[in-house]
Amino acid sequence: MRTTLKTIADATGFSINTVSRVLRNDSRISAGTSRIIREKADELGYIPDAVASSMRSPRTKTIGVVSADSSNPFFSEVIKGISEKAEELGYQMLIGNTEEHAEKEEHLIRLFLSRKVDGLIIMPSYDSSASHLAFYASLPVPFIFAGRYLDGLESHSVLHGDVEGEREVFRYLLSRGHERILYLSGPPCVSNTADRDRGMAEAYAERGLAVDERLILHLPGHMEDGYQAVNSAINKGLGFTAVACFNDIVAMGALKGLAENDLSVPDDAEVIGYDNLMFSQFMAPALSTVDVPKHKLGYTAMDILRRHIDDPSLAYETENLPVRLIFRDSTAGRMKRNKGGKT
Amino acid sequence: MRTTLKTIADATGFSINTVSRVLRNDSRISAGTSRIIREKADELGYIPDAVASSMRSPRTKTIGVVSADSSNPFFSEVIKGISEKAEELGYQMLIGNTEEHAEKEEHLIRLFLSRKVDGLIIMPSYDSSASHLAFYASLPVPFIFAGRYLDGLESHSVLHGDVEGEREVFRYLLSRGHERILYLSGPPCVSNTADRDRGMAEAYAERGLAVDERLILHLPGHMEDGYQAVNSAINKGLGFTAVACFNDIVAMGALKGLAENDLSVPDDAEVIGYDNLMFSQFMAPALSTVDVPKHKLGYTAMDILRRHIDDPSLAYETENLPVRLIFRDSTAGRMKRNKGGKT
DNA sequence: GTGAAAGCGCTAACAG
DNA sequence: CTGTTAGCGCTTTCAC
Repeated sequence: MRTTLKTIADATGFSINTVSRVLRNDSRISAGTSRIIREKADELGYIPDAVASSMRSPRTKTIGVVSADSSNPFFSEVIKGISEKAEELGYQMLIGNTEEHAEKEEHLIRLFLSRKVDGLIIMPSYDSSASHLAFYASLPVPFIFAGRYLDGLESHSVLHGDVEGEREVFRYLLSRGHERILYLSGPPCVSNTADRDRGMAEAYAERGLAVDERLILHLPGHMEDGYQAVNSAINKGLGFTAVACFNDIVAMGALKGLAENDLSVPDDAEVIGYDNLMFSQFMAPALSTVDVPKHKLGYTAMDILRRHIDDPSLAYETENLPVRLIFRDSTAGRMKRNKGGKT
Repeated sequence: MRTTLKTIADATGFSINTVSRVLRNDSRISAGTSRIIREKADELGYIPDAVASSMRSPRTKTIGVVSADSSNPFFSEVIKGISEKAEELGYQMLIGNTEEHAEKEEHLIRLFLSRKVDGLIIMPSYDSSASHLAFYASLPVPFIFAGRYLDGLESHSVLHGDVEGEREVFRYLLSRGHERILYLSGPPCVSNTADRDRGMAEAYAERGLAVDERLILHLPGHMEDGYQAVNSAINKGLGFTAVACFNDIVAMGALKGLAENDLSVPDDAEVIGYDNLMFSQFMAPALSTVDVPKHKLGYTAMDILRRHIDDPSLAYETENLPVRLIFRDSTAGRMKRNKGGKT
């Protein structure tokens, strides 16, 4: 028979209620009573029943996390950030992965709601349809989008300057005089793709250059994608002297493809990734990339979520974390300081 | 006001009980009733309350996962395996990380028990003390150790031939004639270290060679460890011509250290990792390593756990998944087939 | 095939 | 400071 509050109450002669109060550190309990009850609870190996508890109280102290692609360490880092803050705050996490399948998103959230989570952190697919928006609008708990957004719900997001990041990448590449930059962009089902594409376009526009659409590919964002894209670009004779990648994983694939075609990096082609994974510095050559504050993204999202859980009337506000370009061996130059130079 | 079974019952005129039966696909319900109730439930946007449900029924359909080091993609892969099987079976996961701090292990498990998980998958620290063993013996739910074991509870584990794997590594290295092999082993707080050390020792013993303890370092297993160890080994003039690493992450650090000291791999030193992370093939040079079935490990652990949840009287049995050595560019040779050769 | 009643373990509201 | 009472939403008897 499991030890419950009643067991302890019977064993000590106090009421169930008093036992409950002691174990919850409720005020107005005498030190003596408290000691007696705690000792008995220890002795009996009492384990509180959080299920029963959250049945009565409005809080479950559990959040739901809907992550995207579990094979990408980017998300592990974000989740680690969430997890650290959650632990600080005494929350536990239910985790699910969509693997970028949009239809799993609502399903997972429903499952989490059914588990009565106090709030949600989501890395949503970029579906700004009315029904999807309505779905979110109807959620009975606070929710934060981490690293992504939905049109119309922008304020729910913690972002990491995607426009700015990709703009810097292309500013650098264009400043180096590249005329044919292969751009291995991301999948359309993700808001980051839209933002980074915008950043790219802005950099071209700043120099009054037109974008050559044939050099822009939208790929799912896995390793094979980078590899195959580079191969087929070469086979098709689609000349290029630089490759900008949606993430470091794609860049790894690209690097491999380039090497197999005897193209040297950065001499024949400069390559830049995105995310700055721990591993990127160990690639051959060490990958230049955009550093994204992954851990901080998760940590911040949880921090904000907590505030909304504590105060449901709090207004949502977007936060945009800064990113920065990191130069390693897959690029040949450095960014020239743009001293209010040309627009 | 939230929609509950009662709301639907009142709206349709049936009893709460009947509604509950319909929504749980219980038998003995007329098709008509079922349809009416389902429609009403949809219309009202009913979300089942899993908390209340698991209060009455013995199952919560939730498992707890105690992972170790969240910064190592090895564990992400294992968790992905768990997660896939869990989803198939309709289970949800509560996840926590010890970051290899032994004291967090019991704490997390207690938290999970308090949430009434149906079972646990744990990557435990190697603490075979009586009290820790007693702790596990007293758990009221089934538990599986993934990739690790505890002395006295071996049968609870799904393992991946650690002895065999490291033995192969050293068989290869010794067959290449190396006389001074730097062995960057793992932390003592993990059963894999003990097993791999054993595999190493066996390989030496097979050739009647003594192990030089000065060439064996036990490190926590992070990137810096490999980097620093190689550097200090070189600085101390501790000559070596090969490096065997506890995992691919350590190997990455080692590779970096070697490169910075102008030692060429594999010519000046052959390097072998362990785990076969996705990234390892992209390092410079591509890393030779031991392939561990990470995904399968998690998937199998969940599969076994489910069987124990369904039948608590089932006897525990260790499973030992096979590993294999993968040769890439950080080694110079191939394994000679050991055709019943020496020993 | 359906309904009524009881109760899971706990917390909250109200007494005293 | 402590006890009594009620009831969260659901599942599980046990009726009919």
